[in-house]
Order: sequence, then C-alpha cells, then structure tokens
Amino acid sequence: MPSSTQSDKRRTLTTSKIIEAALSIANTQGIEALSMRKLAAALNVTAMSIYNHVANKEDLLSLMLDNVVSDFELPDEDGPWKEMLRRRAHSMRQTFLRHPWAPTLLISTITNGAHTMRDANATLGCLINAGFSYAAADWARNAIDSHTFGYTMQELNFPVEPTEYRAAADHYLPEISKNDYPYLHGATKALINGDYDGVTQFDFGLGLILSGLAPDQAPDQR
Amino acid sequence: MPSSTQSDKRRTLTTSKIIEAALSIANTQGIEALSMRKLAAALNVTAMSIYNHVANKEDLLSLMLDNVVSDFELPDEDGPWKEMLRRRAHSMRQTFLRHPWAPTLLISTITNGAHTMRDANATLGCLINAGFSYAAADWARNAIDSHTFGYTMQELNFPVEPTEYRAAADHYLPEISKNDYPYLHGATKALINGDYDGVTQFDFGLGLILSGLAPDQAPDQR
DNA sequence: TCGTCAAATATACACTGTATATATATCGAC
DNA sequence: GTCGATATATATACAGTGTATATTTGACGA
Repeated sequence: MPSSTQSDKRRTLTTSKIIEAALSIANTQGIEALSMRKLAAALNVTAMSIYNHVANKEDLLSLMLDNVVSDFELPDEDGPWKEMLRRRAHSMRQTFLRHPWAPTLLISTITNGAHTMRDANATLGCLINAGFSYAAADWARNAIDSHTFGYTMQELNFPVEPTEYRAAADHYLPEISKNDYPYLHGATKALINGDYDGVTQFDFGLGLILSGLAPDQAPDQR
Repeated sequence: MPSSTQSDKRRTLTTSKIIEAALSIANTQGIEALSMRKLAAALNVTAMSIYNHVANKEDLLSLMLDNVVSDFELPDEDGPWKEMLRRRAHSMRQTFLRHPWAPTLLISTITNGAHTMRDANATLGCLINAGFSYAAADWARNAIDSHTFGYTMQELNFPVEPTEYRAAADHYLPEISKNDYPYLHGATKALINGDYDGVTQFDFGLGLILSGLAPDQAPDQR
C-alpha cells in the first residue's frame, strides 16, 4: 500500500541532491568518510542508485569541486586588476577554510566544470584588459594561484588550532631538540607565544606577488 | 632442503628496503598503486611482514616523505639568504618532479622526520642569521614554501606534457567555447603555441617573493 | 490496460588496510 | 651442543571500499 505518509519515494534523487549530501558529509566528517554507501545511506537510497546520476566517484568529486569553485568571487573583467585579484584570492582562501578537503583535490584533479572555466576566464580577462599579454596574464595568475593554494593548504594542515597555541607549547616543544634544531626550536617557541592572524599572513605573501607584477614585465617569450 | 641457491631467506627485510621498494612503486606506478600487498610482493614477502618494521601505512608514507625531503638542498645557515633560499626552492621543485606523488602528501601530512626537521631548522636559521626576526623568518619561509608547493603541484597536474603542446591544441581547444570563455580560449591558444619552461616560470614567481622580502619588514607582531 | 523506459535495487567480485593467532629462524646462556 | 626466549615471517580473517552486472520496480504515454 503506497501511501504519502512516508516519502512517496521513487524518482526523488537528483544530481544536485547527491552533490549537496556529499558536500555535507565531506565538510562535517572529512573527505575520507565519504563513501558511496555512506552517501547513499544519507540519501535513503542504495549505493548503486547514485550511479544513475553520476558516472563514478571521480565524477562525483569533480562535481563537488566545481560547486566549491562557484564560491570564488568572480573578478570583474573591467575592474582594477590588483584589487580584483586580491579579492578573488581572499575569497578562495575563505572558501577552502569552509571546505578543507577541497584544495588538495582541486589542485590534483583536472576539472572542466562551468564554474571553474568561468573563474579562469574572468581572472585572465581582468589581467588582459589591464594590458597584460596572454602569456604575462597566465604567469601572473599562476603565481597568485600558487600562493593561494600553497598557503591555504599549509594553513589547513597546521597541527595546532590558533586558539590553543599556548597550550600546545608544552606538548610539541620537547619533541624539537634545542641542540639539534636550535632555530626551529626558537621559532616554534616564538610562534606559539605570538598571535596568529591567517588573513594578514596570507595577504603578506599575496602582497609580495601583486607588488611585483606589472603588465609589461613577465615572460620574454612570445 | 634449504640451499643457498635461492635467497636463503629469513631476516632479510629491513625498514630501508621497504622504503626503497615503496618509493620505487610510487615513482613508477603512481602512489595509488602502492598497496601493502603489492609492496610485499615486490619484497618477496607477505603483507603482514611489513608491519614488523612499520606501524601502519601512514607511518610508511611518512618515512617515504622524509626520504624525499632528504633530497632538498640544505641552506647554509651563514650563506647569502636569497641565494640559499632560491637554491633550496629550486631543488624542492626538482625533487617533486622526480616524486610527483610527494607534494600532495607532504603538505597534508604532519611529519617529524629528521630530514624534515633539519630542513626547517636550516631554512629558518639562514633567515635569522641574516637579521630576520623569528616571526619574519617564519613568514618569509611560509611565503616561499607556499609558492614552491603551489606552483609545482599545479605544474604536475597540468594535463598536457610540454612536448606535445601543439598536438593538444586540436584536442582541448574545442572544449573551451570561444563565445563563453573568450579570454580562456585565447590564453590557451597562446599558451599552446608558446614554449614552456617550467624553471623560468617557477623562478619568476619565486623572484617576486624574494624581491619583496627584507629582514626588517613583515609582521608587526612580536 | 499495457508495453516502454528510466531509475532503484540486489548481488557479487576483487581489492583495500590491518587485527589476531600461529609458526619459525636466530641468538644468548648454560 | 641444547634449550628457551625473542624477533620476525606467515596464515587467516574481517570489515570496508568502488563498481559491474542483472533484476525489479514504478511512472507515463498510447
């Protein structure tokens, strides 16, 4: 007796519901907890049902990643390039902080999602409209993205939460022999006693790059 | 009848042999091909034997990573800091090109291997001896490493081999709609027609950072 | 009312890391 | 030389993974 009391099942699964549930699992339980069976369970469905909407797990991950990229602030192609690129970089970092599993996958996966392409197009367009050659724009974007990915991934991997730096001192410092690694020991101690402000430190490196960039320099090649 | 013709077995397995074999598999067949059973087979041994020398797979990966890090050129703590750090960064990139699986793991794993600690200590020491404060040295190293990891990971993930750029043109360009993504289309075409020199491009971004760094600037914090 | 067709399911397979229990080879002490 | 003791290799097993294949089910157009 099929009644409407339950969920009246059938035909309720969609690709976007799958992606949504997958993102939720990855964000709350970590990417390693995202298995097809767990995802299916969260959707009240069998694992194999998912394969009616998604080619395989790799495909699912690509869809998730493009969804993440859609949170990047799209540069205005006619706006001031430094500010546009700085804002985009900061929004990338913020996005990665919300989806800590994403950068590793994003940098080691080929994605042609619509949002990813739009982001690349707008970023390059902003530079090109500012007078950068195609090659120079590519180099500039590459340098900025390298910093954004590299910095955020290091930040996400840092073993201690900013709020418990001091508490970690007694725990980690003894492992760093003062004799064998004097500088590392000292730096760790200084670091733990200081404040941590990820935005400022990220912007510091970003600023080094942006300051050095200009439409005319960069590659000697055609 | 035990004879010495074969291998006279027993007691031949060592941690370094395991690491060596694991590195070989990861470098030739990719990190995803490295399973405990395959590794054991390469060593003419059972999977569980490995666990007498290694706590678990994560531990094995840490040992492999520290081995990779040992290839980084150690900065001379009293040498000229810009040149020292530039050389270290380039050697990191070269090392990653030989071990394409390494950077992703290295940046997403906490490692306290001796080589990793020595590298961190020497790098910080070089900056500190050049007049950087502990905090400034940390920020500088962070900016340089961000670029090194980020750039090399993007480079390793680039879908086309430098030698076959032109051949890839017909293959990839059609997927990038000239109407929807004009700048990306143009940049891709330009990129494919140009030469690729990873060293030069890497050094370009690195140079931006090194040019901006100085012992006195950087963090306002203590 | 009946195909038709898409979507959900059931089952199965090869493969993963590794816990547990067992066998065996080597070495120090007598 | 003989005998534990100890370290190391093995055998077996289990829960979990992605997914190929075959089957069932439900909704819709004729």
